[in-house]
Amino acid sequence: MERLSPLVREFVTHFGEMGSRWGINRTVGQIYALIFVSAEPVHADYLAEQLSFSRSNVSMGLKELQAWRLVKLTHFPGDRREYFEAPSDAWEVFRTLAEERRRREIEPTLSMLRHAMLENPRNDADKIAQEKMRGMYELIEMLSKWFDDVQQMDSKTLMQLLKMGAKVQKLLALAKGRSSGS
Amino acid sequence: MERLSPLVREFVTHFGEMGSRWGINRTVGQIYALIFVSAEPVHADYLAEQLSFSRSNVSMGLKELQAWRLVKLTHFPGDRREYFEAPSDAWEVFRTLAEERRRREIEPTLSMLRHAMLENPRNDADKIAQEKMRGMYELIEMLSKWFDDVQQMDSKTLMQLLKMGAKVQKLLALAKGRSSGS
DNA sequence: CTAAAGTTTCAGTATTTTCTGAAAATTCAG
DNA sequence: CTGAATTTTCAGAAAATACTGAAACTTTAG
Repeated sequence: MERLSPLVREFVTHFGEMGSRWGINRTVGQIYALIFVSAEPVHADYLAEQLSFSRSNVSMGLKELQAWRLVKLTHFPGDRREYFEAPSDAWEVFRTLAEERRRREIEPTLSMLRHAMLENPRNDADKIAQEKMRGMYELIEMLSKWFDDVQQMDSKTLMQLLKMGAKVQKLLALAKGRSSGS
Repeated sequence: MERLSPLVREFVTHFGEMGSRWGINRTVGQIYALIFVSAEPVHADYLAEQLSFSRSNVSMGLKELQAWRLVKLTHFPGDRREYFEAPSDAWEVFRTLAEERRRREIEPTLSMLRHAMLENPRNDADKIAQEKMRGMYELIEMLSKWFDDVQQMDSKTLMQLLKMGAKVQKLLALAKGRSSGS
């Protein structure tokens, strides 16, 4: 079987390293990277061979990637094996990642903070701690809500928004001036 | 020495767990959390005792937190020990975190992708891979630039922007309609 | 139903990461 | 300079995580 080109190999390796900085492990990062750059859906044995991982390791990695909704299963007629592919639209990938992290990390944190804010402070230290938690809660919730909104937008609008960058400030100032009257 | 209240303990524990989902380990997460909620700067022995970590573990954790620029060193007159504190403004923390992750993860990735895009594709598979990498590169760079812009804004403007959420779309449509004529 | 093809599970091993205690280094008051 | 207070380093122990091979399981063609 054809070996990976240096180009692909470097990409895959980098994502392995990056993966291990996030919660995702090296194997999973590499598997994802290889699926991502492949022209066609690939099957598990191909991944195992190209990356020199055991078949079972690949199986587990794929399961994790499916849990993250980063890869999708397909079949080819007359072939019983499962093939995997990843959306090549980087935006879509980004959204999926953001949604999952939100669900897994942000929501539990918000919930913990909400709970903490309801508890009775036992002393001054607790009161101060609670105040800080409130600040954190408010920021996270605000970012979270904002992200909800942004996620509804179509890619085109979003792109515009990003491209504007800081210029949106002027627009904002303008709108404000208008609504509050001069 | 006074033990931590349940309120603080829960917060600290949660950040320990969360830390280990990110690259940061449990110990470091807990140390940070405890510094964050403390009313006053705290010293390493206090952290070691309250969290039941060895003194050396705390020392390493603090070093890492300093590398992340998440905690700051202070001294009290007549006390040789080092005290640590964390900004309580959640926004500031968020920015610091974003900057550091950018430097450590985003920049190297961009650099790898740039390099990959310059390489000579050896076959069709490489061409397709390169195209996908380009898509990823462009997205990351755009987000990155946008973030630069946003980071320049003062908290107040930023807050406004966030609070607007999707409403900014209307503004955008408005501005566009105006600039491109009706 | 059977058996071949393919996938998943899991117990045990290997590897990596975290954590500790002891020793070394640093800082500074006297 | 001396030595007490404090912090840091680091080798190795402990713990956590990742990985494998073998066996179990699932699916489907015939």
